[in-house]
Amino acid sequence: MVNDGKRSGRPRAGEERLSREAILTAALRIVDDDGIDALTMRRLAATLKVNPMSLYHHLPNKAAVLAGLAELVFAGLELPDPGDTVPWDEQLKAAARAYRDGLRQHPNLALQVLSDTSAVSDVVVVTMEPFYRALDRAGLAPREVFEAANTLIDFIHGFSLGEASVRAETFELAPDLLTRVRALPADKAPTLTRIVTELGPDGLAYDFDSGFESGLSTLVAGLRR
Amino acid sequence: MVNDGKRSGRPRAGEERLSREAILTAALRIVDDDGIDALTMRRLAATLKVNPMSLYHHLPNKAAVLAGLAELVFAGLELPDPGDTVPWDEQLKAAARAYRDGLRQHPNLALQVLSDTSAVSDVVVVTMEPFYRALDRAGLAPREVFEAANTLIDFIHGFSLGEASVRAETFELAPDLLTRVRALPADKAPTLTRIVTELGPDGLAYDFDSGFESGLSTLVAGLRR
DNA sequence: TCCTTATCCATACGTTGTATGATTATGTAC
DNA sequence: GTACATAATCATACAACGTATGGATAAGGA
Repeated sequence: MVNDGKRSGRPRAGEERLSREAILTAALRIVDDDGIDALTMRRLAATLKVNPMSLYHHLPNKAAVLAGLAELVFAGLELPDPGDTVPWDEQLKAAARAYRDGLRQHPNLALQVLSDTSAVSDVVVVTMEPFYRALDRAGLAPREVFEAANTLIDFIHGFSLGEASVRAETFELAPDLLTRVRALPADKAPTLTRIVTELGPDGLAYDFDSGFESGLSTLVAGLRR
Repeated sequence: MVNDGKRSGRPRAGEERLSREAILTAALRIVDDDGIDALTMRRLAATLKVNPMSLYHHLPNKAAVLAGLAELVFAGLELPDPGDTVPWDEQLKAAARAYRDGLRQHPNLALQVLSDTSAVSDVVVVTMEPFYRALDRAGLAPREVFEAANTLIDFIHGFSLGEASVRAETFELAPDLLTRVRALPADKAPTLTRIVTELGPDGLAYDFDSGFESGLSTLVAGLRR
């Protein structure tokens, strides 16, 4: 109704304030800075100095914003292929490390990214190429390549999920686990109790990097059979 | 103010309509039936024929309801331990299968369960005992047992996440992937393109069960080194 | 008996996603 | 140029959500 100084209506050519990319970029910053719950259409509009309803001309709804963010993360992945000069297992590990690193850049988005199946877009498909190449060089049959790639990616997803979740919480997993195990009735989980106790607080101080390497080595060893 | 026929105030002894368990059970049913987004405090109260605010006497907020659901799922896990009469690798696989099966019972909750780190409760710890026992029997050092268990669990989590996500969507992954790959510029992902094409629609018809077994075998083979 | 506490209900508030429709500019067709 | 469909913005409004506050009633220990 009232137009109190602000220009309303369609902006002049070249003066558009919004675009799908601009919106998604702003959304990504909000999520990175303040978490996924902080992302509301109103706040998003506010940071873009725009009316909330304007967003809906570029994205159909909030779900599309989230899906767009997942897409953005995948698009930002850089999976440098060391090429065929290194052994296939090193090539495979390099791809896996790069994939994990990419997911780790936006921990607040991990959940969204990993559960958004519509993120099975071209970007994702291309992302998987280095895995396929390395596994192919390993001499696996097509079917084996397919399954091995899936297994590897599932592991990375599960690992990243844990990494993102724990990181979001207080960083107290190890001592917490130890305390909890000690409080258990002795016979509920004897082996676990013994092993955790033997490891002690220091041994339990879980280092994500070495945990990832360990899992990776196990998988590659299994593929090498 | 007005009490139109309904009894208000504290119910007589033994006539309480609510309890933490009753609420969580009702919540689980809603989530199983209609998905996690269908779970609102108001709907939950309605199915229990209770005022929404009554729930807050038994659970502090909605987050606690969700955490309680995660707990419920873990508590419902049955990890039958075949015992030490079978080889350690069969024992390990049995535990893994049972864990996956448990997570699969409530696919709409998978995301919540897997990302809820506060679900690291006694229940979860006890859940892991069979993994530890089998790995211990394999002759691994404590540190190795710890890392191997984590790796295995990460794989199961990633796998379950994928399984739950895809199942929630239309079940069109394989043809979709094929279509998408075919539409790619030929040189974007040559190996992937070749392998997917060789496999064809039938080869790609991904069977979750065999995919899981394949990953499991690879991991166990890797541990056996 | 009195008092605290537990369990319920009613009302209300702020926030959210978004439906509807107005306003203004763009780009195309005549 | 004059229409007209389309696109980009803003203003208003609504239903649904989580939950704060407070009142009613009964339970259970002092």
